[in-house]
Amino acid sequence: MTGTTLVWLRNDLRIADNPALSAALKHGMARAVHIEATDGRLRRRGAASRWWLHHSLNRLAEELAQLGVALDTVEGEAQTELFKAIAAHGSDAVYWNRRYGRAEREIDAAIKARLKREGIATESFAANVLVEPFEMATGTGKPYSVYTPFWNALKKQDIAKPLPRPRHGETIRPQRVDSDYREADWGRKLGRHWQIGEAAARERLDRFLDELVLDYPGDRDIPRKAATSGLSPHLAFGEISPRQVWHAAQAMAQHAPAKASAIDKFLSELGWRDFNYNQLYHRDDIATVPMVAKYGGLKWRHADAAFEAWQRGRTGIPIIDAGMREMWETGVMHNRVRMLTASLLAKNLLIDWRKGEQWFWDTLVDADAANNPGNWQWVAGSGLDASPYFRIFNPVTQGERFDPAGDYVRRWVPEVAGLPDKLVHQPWEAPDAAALDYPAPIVDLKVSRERALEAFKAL
DNA sequence: TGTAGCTTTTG
DNA sequence: AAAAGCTAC
Repeated sequence: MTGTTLVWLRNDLRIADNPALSAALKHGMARAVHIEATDGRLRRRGAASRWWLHHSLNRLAEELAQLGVALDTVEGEAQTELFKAIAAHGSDAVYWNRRYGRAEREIDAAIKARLKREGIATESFAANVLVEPFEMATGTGKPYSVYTPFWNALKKQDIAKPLPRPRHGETIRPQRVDSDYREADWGRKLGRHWQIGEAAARERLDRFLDELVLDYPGDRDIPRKAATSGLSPHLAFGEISPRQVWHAAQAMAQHAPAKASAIDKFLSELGWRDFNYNQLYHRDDIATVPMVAKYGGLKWRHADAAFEAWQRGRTGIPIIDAGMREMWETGVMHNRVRMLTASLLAKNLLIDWRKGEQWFWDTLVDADAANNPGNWQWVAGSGLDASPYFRIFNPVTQGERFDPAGDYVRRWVPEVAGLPDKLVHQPWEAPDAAALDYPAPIVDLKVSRERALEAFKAL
C-alpha cells in the first residue's frame, strides 16, 4: 500500500481524459489541489476568468468527491503552496499535466527537481494539446512558422485517444471550495449565458456535432447565428480536452460522411489552438513581444479617449460597438467580430495591440494564454503566418457582408435598431443622424486606413 | 479570413 | 449600369 498521491490541477479541470488524475487513482489514494498562483512571473488571471474558475472548481469538487478525491483550492506562490499540501497530506507522489508557457515550465521544472531531491515521486503527462509543441518540427528541425504545413503535419500525427473517466472510488462529501470569492453583479450577469463544467462542455460538443457542424463552414462567420461550437471557455479551463474534441469529431465524420468536410474545417480551427501553443512554447512572451521583430518598431498612438470608447462600445461604429458590448455582457465575442474590433484598434486607431489584448484578457471567459495574444498578433500583423499588414477590415463592408439584415448590430446596439438595413452599419449617413442617441464615429475609416498603411509600410 | 480603384465583361 | 476581374497596398 502506498501513500496519497497529490494531483496538481491547473488548466485541466476535468475527470475524463485527465492522465494525471487517472494515474494517481491507479496508484492508490489520491487528493487534488488547485493553486491560484501568485508567482510574479506568471500572468494573473483576468476578472472574467476568475469568475469562471470559481464556478468550475466548485463543479469539479463535486465530481471529484464522487471518486473519493478531495479537492483543495488555495492561493499563493506555487512551490510554497504545493509543498504545504504535500506535507499536510503526507503525499509520496505528485502528478500533473504539462503546461507550455516558459515561466510555467520553469516553475514546474524547479518543483520537479525539489521533489526528486526530497524523494517524492513525480510524473507529468501530456493532456492539454493535440500534440505537444516539442513533438512538432519542420524538416529542418525548426518550429513551424506557417500554419498550413503545421496543420498538414499535425493531421499526420497520432493523436492520443482520450482516457475514459476513471472508475469510482468511495464517494466522499464534496469540499466546499475555499476562497474569498464573492459573486458580483458582473458574475451574475455572465452566469445567465453559461453552463460551466465538464458535463456542460461535453453536452455542448455533442450538440455541435449532432446539429450544427454541417453548417459550420457556411455559417461560422455570421455573428447573428449560433453556428460555432462555443467550446472556447471549456477548452481554456480544460473542462474538455482538445483530444476529446478531436476524436469525437473524427468518430462523427466516420459515422456521418456528409459531415466530414465540415468537420475538417472545424478541426483546422482547433489546430490553430495547437499552433498558438507552439508559438507560446518557443517564444519568450507571446503577450508582449512581437513574433516578427520588425513590428516592434511601430509607433503606436496614445489615444486614451479613443481606447476607452473602444472598450466601452462607444466608437460610433455599430458592428464594433456590438462586439465590445457582447463581450462585456456575455464574456465572449463572435470570432469575426473579434477580428474586426482588433483590426480597428491596431490599424485604424493605431493603438498598441497589447492594450487590446489585455482588455480581452480581462473580459473574456475564454481568455487563453496562447490563443488570446496569438490571435491579437495575427490581426496586428506581427504574429506568425499573420494577416498581412495591408488587410484592414472596413467594418461597414464587413457588417453588410456578414450581418446583412443588421440583426446582430440591432441586438447589441439598440440606438441604431430603428434605422433601415442600408443605414444600420453606417448610421452617420442617416439624414437624422444627429438625432440618434449614438456617438459620431471616433475615426474616419478612409483616412485612418491610409494612415495605417503608411505606418505599417514604413517598417 | 481584405479593400479600393481601376478595367473588362455582361446584360 | 452593374457585375466581375485584376492588382497594389
